[in-house]
Formats: sequence, structure tokens, C-alpha cells
Amino acid sequence: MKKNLPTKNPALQSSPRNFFEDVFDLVRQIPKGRVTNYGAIAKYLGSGLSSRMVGWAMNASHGVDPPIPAQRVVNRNGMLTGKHHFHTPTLMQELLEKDGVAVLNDKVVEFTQRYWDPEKEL
DNA sequence: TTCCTGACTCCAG
DNA sequence: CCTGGAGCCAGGA
Repeated sequence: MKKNLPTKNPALQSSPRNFFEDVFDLVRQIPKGRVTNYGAIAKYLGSGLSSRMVGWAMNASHGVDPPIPAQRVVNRNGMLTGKHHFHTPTLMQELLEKDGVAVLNDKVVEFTQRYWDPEKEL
């Protein structure tokens, strides 16, 4: 029993609803101008999760309402590894800059200062 | 069912 | 400092 969800998103229909729900919910809580990484989300959400799963969830975040600020999730080095999964390869950076986050060479500038740790902030 | 792949991370060399 | 391999969990072929 994990289907029959009232959603049009196929990813949400055939997967553990909690997982996506939790990831999306947490990502939405990332403050504007801050960023976090996949591992931190995985760790915060629970023990069994791996960072790959978080990226996998982000892959399903398109077309979700309310929108997911997926641009605020980068890898542990602050690099925009997921940029190619956006509508355009430059969209992720553009969204971050709109958030007031400078990006240089696919990396978040001053990543350690911008870093937002859910375990500490929540 | 087995095998491959992935928006990641850690550890060894 | 950089590279490579293993671990990770779920989904698709």
C-alpha cells in the first residue's frame, strides 16, 4: 500500500509518500539566501536515508505545488551539481542569484557562511 | 529477479 | 591536492 495518492505526480504515486513529502517540506524551509547540502537533509530526515535519495527526490520536485526551491540544495562543496536537471542549465544559478547568493564557476560563493544546517537551525 | 544508474559522500592512495 | 573505488537506497529495463 503505497499508491492511490491524490496527486498527478507519478513519482509521488509510486513511492513512499513520506519520503518525498519530508524532503520537499524541509527544502521549502531553507531560508532565502541560504543553502544546504544533500547529506544534511538525508541525515536530518532519518537514519536510513542516503544523500543519493535526496537528489533523487529533487529530481521529482519539478511541477510540484507549492514549488520547491531546489536551487538551494547543493553538494557538500557548494557546487551546483544539479543544474542540468533544471529547465535550463543556467536556471539554478539564476535562481540562487535572485536569492542573493553569488555563484562562481558553478560554486556557491562563501558557502560555509551561506550554509544552513537543518539539524542546527530547526 | 538480477543488473545498472544516479541532483552524494567518505576514505584510501 | 586530485583520483578512484565503495557504500548508499530506490526505480527502471
